[in-house]
Amino acid sequence: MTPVKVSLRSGAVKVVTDNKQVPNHSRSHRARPTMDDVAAVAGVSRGTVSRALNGGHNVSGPALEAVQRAIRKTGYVVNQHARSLVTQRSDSVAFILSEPQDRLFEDPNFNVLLRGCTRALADHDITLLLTIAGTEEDRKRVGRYVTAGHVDGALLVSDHAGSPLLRELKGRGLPVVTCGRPLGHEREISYVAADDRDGARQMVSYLRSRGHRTIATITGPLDTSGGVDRLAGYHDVLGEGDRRLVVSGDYTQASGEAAMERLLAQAPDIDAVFVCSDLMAAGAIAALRRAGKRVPEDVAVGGFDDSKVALSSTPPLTTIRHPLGRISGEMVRLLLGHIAGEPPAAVILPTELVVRGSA
Amino acid sequence: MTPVKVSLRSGAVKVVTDNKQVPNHSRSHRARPTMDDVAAVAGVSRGTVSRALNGGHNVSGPALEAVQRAIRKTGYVVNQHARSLVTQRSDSVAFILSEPQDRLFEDPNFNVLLRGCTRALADHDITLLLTIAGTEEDRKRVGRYVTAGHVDGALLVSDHAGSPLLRELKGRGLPVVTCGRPLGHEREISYVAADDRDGARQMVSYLRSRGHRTIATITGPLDTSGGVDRLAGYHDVLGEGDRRLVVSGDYTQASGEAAMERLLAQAPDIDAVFVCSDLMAAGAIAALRRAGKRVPEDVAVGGFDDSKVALSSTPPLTTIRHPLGRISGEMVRLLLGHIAGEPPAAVILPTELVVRGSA
DNA sequence: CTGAAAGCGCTTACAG
DNA sequence: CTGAAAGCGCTTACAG
Repeated sequence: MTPVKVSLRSGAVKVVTDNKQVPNHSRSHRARPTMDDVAAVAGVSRGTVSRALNGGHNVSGPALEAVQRAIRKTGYVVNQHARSLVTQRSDSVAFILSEPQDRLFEDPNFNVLLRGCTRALADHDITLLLTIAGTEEDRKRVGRYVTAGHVDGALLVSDHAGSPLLRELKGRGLPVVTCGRPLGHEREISYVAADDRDGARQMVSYLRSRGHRTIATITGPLDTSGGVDRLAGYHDVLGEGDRRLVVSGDYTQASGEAAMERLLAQAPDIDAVFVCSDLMAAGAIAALRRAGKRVPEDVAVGGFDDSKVALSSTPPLTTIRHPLGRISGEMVRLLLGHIAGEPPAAVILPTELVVRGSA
Repeated sequence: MTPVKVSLRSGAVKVVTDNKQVPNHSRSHRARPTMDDVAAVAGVSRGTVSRALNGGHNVSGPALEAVQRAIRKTGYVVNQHARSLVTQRSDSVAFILSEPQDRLFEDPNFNVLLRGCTRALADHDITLLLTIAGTEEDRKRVGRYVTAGHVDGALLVSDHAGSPLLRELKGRGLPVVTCGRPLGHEREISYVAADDRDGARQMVSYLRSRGHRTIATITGPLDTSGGVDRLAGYHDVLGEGDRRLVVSGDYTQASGEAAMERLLAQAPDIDAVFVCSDLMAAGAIAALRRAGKRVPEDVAVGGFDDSKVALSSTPPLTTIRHPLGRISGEMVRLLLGHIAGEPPAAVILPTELVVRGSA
């Protein structure tokens, strides 16, 4: 480690230690040790260090130990870019939220899904990158980013039909799994979804069984599978002579409130409403209350999601539970399989009626 | 494009097209075109393609056009790993939330901050990676990730004193900017903070000016700068003979509720309380209401943040506004400067009293 | 303005 | 079990 002065052709002087140039600190980063540094300290070749790092196969006990000591001593951390360049893998996947950012924070489903995916990926030592693509411009940036090799695959949440993002990812050959049916791409893209249609059937059947006759529905956006499938379930149950009252919201509380007001104006005699998310149901209840209606005595309200809001709402919501934990687990499983070369698949998970006070 | 068979020494036969190996599709990805493909199509060298991509300096008009055409034709996207390996830059920064994930979704401050940073970075074509490091294990993983060269710097939000994460990032020489004073590291780490102490002073002075005598406070966690600085402001204003009533929360609504209950048990004659976040203030109001106290008639409540909750609360909160938009802008500015080699700096932004109904 | 060449820091057959 | 060498896909002095 004796510093040695070496004069360069230009006349400048650099200080050299052990035949290696002293790192310059101009970029304010301390120069990072490389695998060669580790190899030198450990007294083995770079290849052995690499093997020690990647599972330790074909490395003798003493060599392994020497490498580990050298890593500790030098503070070595692998350079992911170099590794990825040769492995063609980045060991990270994108969680793409194709929604305005506010939705992320308002909708409790995303929270649960995000946590579930992070955890499932962590088991495989894969990092999750959260990307929010609310605007068209964001979606372009995200498209460029994920196709530049930054990630091995993408979990796409809440994409709307016709969005160019899905098409682009697919076109680039990036493994993708969507949450919810990818409308119009069901055959080429893997997805995991709750059985929305059946859940809706369960709820509307339940409302009828309680004697309600004029059952309205507040749907989600009709360019998402949750929107269309739950609406389909509603129609499945209603008969020939039944009045159909349909208004759409966008899953936010405010939209539920507005939708309920419109329904009330359309048909003041409504005695039940199936609302396609708990958050919108909370909004609907607020609107009903303002209109002087009691819940559930005058109007029964059924929600969807069985999220936190269902419990904190007054009265607590009768709702449909979908297994978000399992959904995230299956999404990760499918994506990793896809990355490993397996063909696409769809997973549909059952939903369940939860009866509480609102209906 | 005529395929040519070439026999190799080993006796195996590879099919070669135009002297380039045919990509194999085993990984289920379509093989990505490289810069060499673009160069071949454009009829220029790889260096010229690279220059065309990076600002277009020293590239003739016709060459530039040829390259652009070739890029469109081949669908070329740069391989970030290869680029980063030579530039030593990744053009992305981490937004590290050192909090349990739930906080992200409950606290509206994070939302605003995240959006502000994303936007400010987008102007520089830098991607923001959201990383949530709630548990010790997460923090380790994140530490490894960001120091593996994945990002050029980190925005650290809500780190608690003594957390090893900050130390590790700093030790690795990674440029870091924290939101709020990094307790114990003020001199080495750049940070942006609201003037919490002065904000607290403004609020407590206001409460006194309204004639309140027994003023309690509900603080944030005392291992964060927001926690200690706002408490210091409270003490600054109170005089020798004043009673000091201090209980700590963790910024969640539930903790505010519990803290208020404890205060009420301690001193039933409280006539004002300065709560160090709007969310906790909403909790405090719920507790007061349950105890039969009117707000602000019996007990005046002052919040902090001027977040959404301040408006949706009943009554709307008198609170302290801090300029989150400017905070995120300054954080990004400082971080980019740091990455470019500038020394650390601290930015303190003024706060402002907003009077509404709760006090 | 342009091309040939070196090199960024790794992994992985290959030969021993 | 181990080392030497090729190569992943770029950028950037360097010489022309």
